[in-house]
Amino acid sequence: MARERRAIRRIESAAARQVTFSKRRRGLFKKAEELAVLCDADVALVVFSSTGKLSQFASSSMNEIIDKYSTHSKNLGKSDQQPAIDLNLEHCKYDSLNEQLAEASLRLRRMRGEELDGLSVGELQQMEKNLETGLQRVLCTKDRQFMQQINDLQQKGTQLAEENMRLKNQMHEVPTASMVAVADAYAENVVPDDVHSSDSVMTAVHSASSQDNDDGSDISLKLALPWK
Amino acid sequence: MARERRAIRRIESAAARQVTFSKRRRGLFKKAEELAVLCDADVALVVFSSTGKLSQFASSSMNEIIDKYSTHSKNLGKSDQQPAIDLNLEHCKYDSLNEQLAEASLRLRRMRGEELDGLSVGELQQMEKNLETGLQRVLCTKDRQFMQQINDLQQKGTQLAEENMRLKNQMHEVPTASMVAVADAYAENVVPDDVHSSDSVMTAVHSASSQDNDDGSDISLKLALPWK
DNA sequence: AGCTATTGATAATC
DNA sequence: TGATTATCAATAGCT
Repeated sequence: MARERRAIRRIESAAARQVTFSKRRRGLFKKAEELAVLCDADVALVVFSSTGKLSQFASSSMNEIIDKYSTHSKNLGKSDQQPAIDLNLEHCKYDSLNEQLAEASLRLRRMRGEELDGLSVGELQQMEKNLETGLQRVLCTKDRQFMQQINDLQQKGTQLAEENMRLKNQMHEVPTASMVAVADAYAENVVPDDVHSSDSVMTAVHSASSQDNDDGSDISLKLALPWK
Repeated sequence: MARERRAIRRIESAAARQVTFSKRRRGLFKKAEELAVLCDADVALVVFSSTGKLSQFASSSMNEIIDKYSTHSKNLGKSDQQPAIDLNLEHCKYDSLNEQLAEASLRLRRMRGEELDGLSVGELQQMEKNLETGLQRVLCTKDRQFMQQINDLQQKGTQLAEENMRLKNQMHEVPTASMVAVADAYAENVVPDDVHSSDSVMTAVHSASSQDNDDGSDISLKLALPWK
């Protein structure tokens, strides 16, 4: 429904995903409300974004609809769920958060290679895939950052070199006898100042690449590849 | 979106309402699923028709999403239920848990290579190190599992071969005339059974190594090393 | 239920 | 985030 059809697959770019999420969420909520009004239906819609943010719509009361839903689904399944939820609601919510946190924490530790022992070969291969993808993306992002820094510094260097040249030319164009003393003073004060500026550029370059003391040489090698 | 715009008001004709309900409900569910897939969102949708019939969609588990909804809406919702002090304490706990959860979630997403843009080069290098460590450990664990599986299967194979041999010997040692018929019957039933067993072992070995179609040969190579 | 003329939603772009 | 626009998708009214 746009310039080009988008395949219904997870959008990889986080930014694009966020934009699409905002637009489509609005559209979905609108349609939900229209269905409720046009057809006199009771509609409840709960959406958690990938960042965990909650949005909701309910044609009447959310709790009422959830109750009604629980009643209906109870007929098909467990018969002792609703009372437990009602009575221990606080406890359940707290437990739920704790569980989610424990789960996330476990996943993080496993991503760092800890507590892998209980996992099946299939789960390990999934993790391997995720880790490789993550690593690739981290490397790409780092490359971009390095390139950006280097570009910035090169630009700055070029600008300073041009300014340097301009100043030298100015000095040559004003070689009047009466100005020689002034020019000398200028040279003694300003030119060293300029040298100092370009010196600080070099320092910046050095500090940028020295941020990775331990494995800098290896990184440089990887960075060099995409430039060829 | 049709021959003529329909005002968003309750459709009086029950028949027309039913038709529109069917069409729009399908559209709404489709959009809900698309949002969930495209944007990696958790979506729950509950619809009761005006006749009371229930339809539902959930990107993961309906109960899970409802739990999550209850937890979230509780934090932002009712503020006048409990004594102030108690509530504040609860609120603090929840806030703290929520923060921890958000932090863990963000780290996990970054480990998968998302939302890296704000990170410094130093942070990216730390992540790279963590990811490489995690990946190495996952690979080691996977290797161990493969070796374990293969050892188990080899042992089983050896045991079966030994049993096979023993059974053959037993047959040779009891060649009594009166037992020939029995031995023949035994051979017809048991030995083919044994052949079938060792066959299934081979199948198991094959399926174990075929679980990693893409890089199986590489893994086998790594697995071979520690055995020398 | 199936078929179009329309309107609505939205992907890409700025 | 919001606005614009070229397209594609959903659907209202019929059959």
